[in-house]
Amino acid sequence: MKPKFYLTTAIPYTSSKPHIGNVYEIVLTDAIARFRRMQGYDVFFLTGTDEHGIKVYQNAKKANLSPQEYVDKVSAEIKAMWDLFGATYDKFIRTTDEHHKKTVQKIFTKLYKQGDIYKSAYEGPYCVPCESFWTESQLTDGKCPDCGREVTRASEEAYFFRLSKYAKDLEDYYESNPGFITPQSRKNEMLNNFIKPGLQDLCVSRSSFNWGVPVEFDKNHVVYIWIDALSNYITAIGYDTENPSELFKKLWPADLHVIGKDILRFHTIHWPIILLALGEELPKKVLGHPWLLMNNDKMSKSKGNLIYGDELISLFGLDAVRYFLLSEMGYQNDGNISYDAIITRVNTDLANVFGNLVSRTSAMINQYFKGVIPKATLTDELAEKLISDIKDEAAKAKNAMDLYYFSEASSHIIQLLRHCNKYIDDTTPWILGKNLEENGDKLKTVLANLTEGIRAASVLFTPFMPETVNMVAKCFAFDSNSLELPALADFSYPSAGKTVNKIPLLFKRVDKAEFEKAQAEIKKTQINDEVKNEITIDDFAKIDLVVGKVINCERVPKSQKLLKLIVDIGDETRAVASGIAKFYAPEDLINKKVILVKNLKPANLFGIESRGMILASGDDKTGIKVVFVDDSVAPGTGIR
RNA sequence: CGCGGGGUAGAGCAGCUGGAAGCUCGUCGGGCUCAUAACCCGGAGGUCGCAGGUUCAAAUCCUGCCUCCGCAACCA
Repeated sequence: MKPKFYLTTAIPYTSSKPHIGNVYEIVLTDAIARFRRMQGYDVFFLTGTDEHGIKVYQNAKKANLSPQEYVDKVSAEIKAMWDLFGATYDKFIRTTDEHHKKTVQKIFTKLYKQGDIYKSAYEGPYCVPCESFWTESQLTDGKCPDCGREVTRASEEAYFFRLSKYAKDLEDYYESNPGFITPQSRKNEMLNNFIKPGLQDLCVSRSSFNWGVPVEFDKNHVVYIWIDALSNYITAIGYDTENPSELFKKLWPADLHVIGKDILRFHTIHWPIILLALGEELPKKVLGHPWLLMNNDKMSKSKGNLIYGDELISLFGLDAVRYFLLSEMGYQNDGNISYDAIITRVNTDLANVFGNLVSRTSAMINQYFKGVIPKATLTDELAEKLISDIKDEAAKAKNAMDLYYFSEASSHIIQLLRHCNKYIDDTTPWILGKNLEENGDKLKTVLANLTEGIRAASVLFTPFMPETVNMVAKCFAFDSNSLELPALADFSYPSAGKTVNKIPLLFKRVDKAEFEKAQAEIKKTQINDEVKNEITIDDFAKIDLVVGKVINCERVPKSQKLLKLIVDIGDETRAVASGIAKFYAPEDLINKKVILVKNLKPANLFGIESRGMILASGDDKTGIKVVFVDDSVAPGTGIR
């Protein structure tokens, strides 16, 4: 019987469309799943969406949808994105699935009954208008970080999980399973920062909102994210507190949880403890991957630097994007994504090295042997060197993939292909081809060996670029057996005697200048589209814009970005915080006239009640420019 | 003394269980013409953030410092 391999991704939160950083995780996990299948494992690959919580509730309200309608929509979007990227998951779980909800209730009840969960009160600063609890550290200047108003002490009934009870067991598990946390360096962080100082009991229920799984025996509460979301890994495969399914018995414990490094803590502390309390085995490995950054900046909506996966696919093609993600991301440091980086990767590795080798090899087989793939009949030093180089790189690539180091693996595969390109130069087939009678066998050997090099690369590229491998396989008539791992770099010439098929350009070189031009065009039309999305004059009239004179301006202490401006708007003066300290010195602004949004809801920033907003243009990268008004206009004048 | 991760060739990174500084891009020069203006070869380019220490030997281990980034806690 095949050994099983159960792996999972984190389940993204259904608050908005997934960006390329989310997509990286599914592609990485998919590549691992494909590789394990090649190794002969019976793989089960789980992914899905996390759909409860207050943010979903609020977003749904904003969108004028019921929470269920909202998560249906977003979850479908995420699933569509996964499909677009060719993810070969076996199940897509949603935390709104009936079985999941029911099982979460049972888990909660079981933990309660055995005394691991107890009822107590959550006490802390509370903002009445916002209906939110905050932690002391979240408060800004002792006030609500959301609305800036005074908070009161309040307490709320809540259920807590006694984590400390299992701390010792967890530590023991770390000790006896050194590979549990990857990267290893994080183990000490968990141990020293959280476990050794003593684990605090975890609040596992909420009563301030109700979009969640109700606590079975106390309907005022819903199960909070930890138990709800983390449990997906077992509920998805049929876990039950009394009668777990056959599938569960077969698959659990998970062999690998792939997650982002930011949630490593929940997966290496909270999740194992939940499992310990349930009396289940612990997952074998948690892989915390680094982040994909955009120009060294974390991707986020507010920064406006999101790159979406579907956009990239339409620009570069699916396999190119998959290859980029897997090859560019190391396992230690955060990776960077930029159009420039993608173009360079695609052009050099895929077009110049791989695509071009396929193209020239198939062209020569056509030209010299009427398309019949030859067999190697001779050997010489060059051939032996090529074969040993290919075997060497192939073995290294395979080992790297076994450890989930896809970036390292990709560089070995490219190296393998470079050896092939060099072999062509060394053997000069175009010279051999001039005298086929004399050198026919030599030339056959050269082309047969090149075909084998391409086959080895194809086997190794399967987890990266399944579509491309298919195309290459069709071209060189590789059958499925010859693309399996045991046939890797075995130089058995399985395609000998078969005919090469025409192959379209595998990867087109992207011209940087042209690409940038096209991008600029797209941006232009997008801006036009936005303009077309028109509003009425009444909508505009809701925004109260007035001219203000900056009468004082200073840096906000301890803040890196904020300036505090005192602005005269005729009938009153206002304090306004503005995130432009990197671009303006206070004296640059004093006595200048600016445009202020007068009726903007006040916000509290670093203890300043900011009442209004100064209009400015640009972003962090290009520099932010404040919109100044002609000095002849009096403060308080409205903008029309 | 908040937590964490970095600082290695112009750019991006690997090496960091100590043993003659490496990869890709770019750049300069040469070769080739089967191929996607591609491919192949060679050159230039580095006080491995700084200062100490351990050692026969340090990018690698230890100590201190400087500096950058993320989060906490700054989108108005």
